Amino acid sequence: MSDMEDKIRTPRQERSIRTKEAIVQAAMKQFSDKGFHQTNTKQIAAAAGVSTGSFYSYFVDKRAVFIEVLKNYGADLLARIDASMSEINFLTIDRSELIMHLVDTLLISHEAFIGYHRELTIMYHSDEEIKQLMDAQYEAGRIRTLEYLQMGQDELKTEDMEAASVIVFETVSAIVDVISFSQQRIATERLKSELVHMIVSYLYK
Amino acid sequence: MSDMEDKIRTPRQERSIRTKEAIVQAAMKQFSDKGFHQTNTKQIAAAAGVSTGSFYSYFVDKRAVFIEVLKNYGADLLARIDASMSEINFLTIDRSELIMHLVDTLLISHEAFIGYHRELTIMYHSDEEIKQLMDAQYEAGRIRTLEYLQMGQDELKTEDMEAASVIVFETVSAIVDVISFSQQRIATERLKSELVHMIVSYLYK
Amino acid sequence: MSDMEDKIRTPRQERSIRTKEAIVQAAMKQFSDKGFHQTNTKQIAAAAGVSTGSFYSYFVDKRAVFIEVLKNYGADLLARIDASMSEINFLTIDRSELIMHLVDTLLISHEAFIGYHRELTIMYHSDEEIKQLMDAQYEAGRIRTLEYLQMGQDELKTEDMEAASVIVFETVSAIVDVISFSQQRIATERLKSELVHMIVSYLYK
Amino acid sequence: MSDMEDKIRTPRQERSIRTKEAIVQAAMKQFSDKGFHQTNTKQIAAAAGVSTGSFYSYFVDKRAVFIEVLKNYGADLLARIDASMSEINFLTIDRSELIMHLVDTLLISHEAFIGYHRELTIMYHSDEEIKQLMDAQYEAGRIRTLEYLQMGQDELKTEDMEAASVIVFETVSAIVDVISFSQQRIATERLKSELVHMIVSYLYK
DNA sequence: GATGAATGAGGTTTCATTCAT
DNA sequence: CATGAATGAAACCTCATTCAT
Repeated sequence: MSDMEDKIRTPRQERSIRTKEAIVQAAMKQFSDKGFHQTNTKQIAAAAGVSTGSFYSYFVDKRAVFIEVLKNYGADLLARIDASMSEINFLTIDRSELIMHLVDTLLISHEAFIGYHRELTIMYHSDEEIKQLMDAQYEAGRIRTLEYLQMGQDELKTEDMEAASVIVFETVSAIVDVISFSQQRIATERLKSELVHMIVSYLYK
Repeated sequence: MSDMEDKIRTPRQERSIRTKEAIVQAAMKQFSDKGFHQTNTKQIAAAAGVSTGSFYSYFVDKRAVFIEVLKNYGADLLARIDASMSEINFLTIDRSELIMHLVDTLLISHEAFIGYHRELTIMYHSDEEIKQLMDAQYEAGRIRTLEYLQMGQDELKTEDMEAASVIVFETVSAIVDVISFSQQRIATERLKSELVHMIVSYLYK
Repeated sequence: MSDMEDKIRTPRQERSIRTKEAIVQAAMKQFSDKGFHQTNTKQIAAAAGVSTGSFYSYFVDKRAVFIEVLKNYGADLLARIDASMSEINFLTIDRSELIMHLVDTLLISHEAFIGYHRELTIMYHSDEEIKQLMDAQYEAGRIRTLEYLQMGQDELKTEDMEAASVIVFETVSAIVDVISFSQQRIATERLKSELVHMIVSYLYK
Repeated sequence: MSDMEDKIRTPRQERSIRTKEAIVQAAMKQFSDKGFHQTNTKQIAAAAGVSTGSFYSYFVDKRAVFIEVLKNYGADLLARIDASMSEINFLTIDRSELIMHLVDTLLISHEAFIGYHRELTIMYHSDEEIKQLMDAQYEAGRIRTLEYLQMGQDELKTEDMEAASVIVFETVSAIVDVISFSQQRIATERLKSELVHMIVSYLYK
């Protein structure tokens, strides 16, 4: 870190922090829309209202913003899920409602992250650090999913909880993706309904 | 077609056909590994054992191979599924076995196509022709899925068959993806087993 | 204009303006010497003392510099003619002197533009925008020619003034071309003298 | 010549001669339409109905066809002029008619060569052999022009015959060019008429 | 001989990054 | 510090020419 000190600014002043945040936000949006490789630094800088030169005083390179965005993304996602889930009274909610609530939460979150997720799977394979980060975040999401599932008052059918959490997490993600992307020949409500049925009949006795 | 004649070679000689095939195969592999935008034509050509010049006498541009690969991909996938499914005796097979067979089929197919699918979701949004093609192929896959599900002798629980086929198709695809990609902290068999449980308990009474 | 902003630099700093000017000058020279298609962007950039990258931040593509050069060419030519002609006292000058002065003016102008004119005729046929521009400039040149001819105190012989202005304009241009290009087996003065004779005996009673 | 023997075929058989002729014709047309550098050998070969491979057994390289075309062009042009001029009875024809006839002759010739002439001026500067050839042909054309002019029964005004022949030759060429190219805002007849007036009033007492 | 497939140098253009002002 | 001008390696694509069949 000490040898980066003179190149990369660690923002301490308020303005500096806002600028960095602006860059991250701009990058996030563009990566989501067009993908990492299809977004260029000039565009990010412009969208953030700074010069290319400034961009490089906040981030060593383009990859660095991606990582920053990735961290934000993970933290945000978890926070949203937690916030949404904390609204629930686990004593009174029924199983379908619980699942539906989870699906809705992810769906809302997805709106902000549509497309970004897509890009992630590509980056995953081209950079070891990114891979590590993503694995960690994925794991956090899965664990959280598992915890929520277990909070329902009913017994879960499966004995392989670990595998189950993967299945549920991935399935919900996939369908949320379909709902978010596809121009919906099939109404959202119908897909959500079937999804909830599937998960409920799978998980609970 | 007549005005393309000048630029694009329609393979007539045996050698020519082999070359074109080699390019398509090489492109498929590279697109899968690194994505469309991260693969360059020189690499594709080199991997196919030909010069860049040759590449461009078979395809107008990089996008054109992508489309060719996409067509192959769709046709292959359907063919594999059909071949695999035709091995089944629908009178004697039980429901879990049927689903397991479907999952296995998709899994094997995926081996050839790992990562390619990933790239597709990005291309989907940036090219109208590709979008059309993919929608058509997706629809074909979904319909096929539906047909097979209905072949089981049992009654299906759901009344919204259309939505159900989307859910099942996407779910299986997603989990097959996870299995294929992730360096498997969790054993394939465990994931498959849970997946089958979920689908069976969802679909059948 | 706003959507070009991203790609094309609108020179603001002094340095930037000089660079753009250098590129235009270099392009002009090279196009004149070798023609548009035989000049490559690397050569233009090198001659202007900049990198290829810089070239492309000032012009969308090679065609764009050509158009810029074309506009400069037209404006310069008219300005030179006007400047030169304003030196004349139309009350005292005789007809031969007037024509000679016009020829000299065009001849001097040509020195800067030798060969460029040549290339124009090729571009004329392959690009609608260039065609429009050239037609407009040609017309301006012809009109100006006509005006000057009419300023002589004598009556013009011809009744078809429009056709006459075309003939004179083209003839002078053609001979000026010959004088500028050909390694002069025949002395400039002899050619100029005959040209002036021809035009004077044609135009004036 | 002896070391080329095994590479370039000197056509002896009838078919071979026809093929070579076809290539030259095709090249001529394409060079005229698009210019030398914008025409590629594949197109020429295709238009001539032969393979690229064959093209190269008739001509060492692309430049060689150009030179062949150039020779044909010059010979053809002279032949056309001679043929047309031989129709004239120099004893009875009047001066305007003579000039008009010359203009018409060149105009008809031009129809076949439009655009080719244009390209010539570019090639002129990039190849010494082509330069020599063109200078020779130009000279032949000019001399011929001079000869015809002198055949009129009247005395020519000018004393500098050499310069006069250049002036006339170039002027006629230029106006013929204008007539051939421009979408004629001004009717051909008007331009021709003024041109003839100019030349007659210049040349003859 | 003829064919057309293959080659690869060279041209156009993009963009992450550096650096002068 | 901030700016945006400049860099140049690398991507896409073309075409004159050679060569296997």
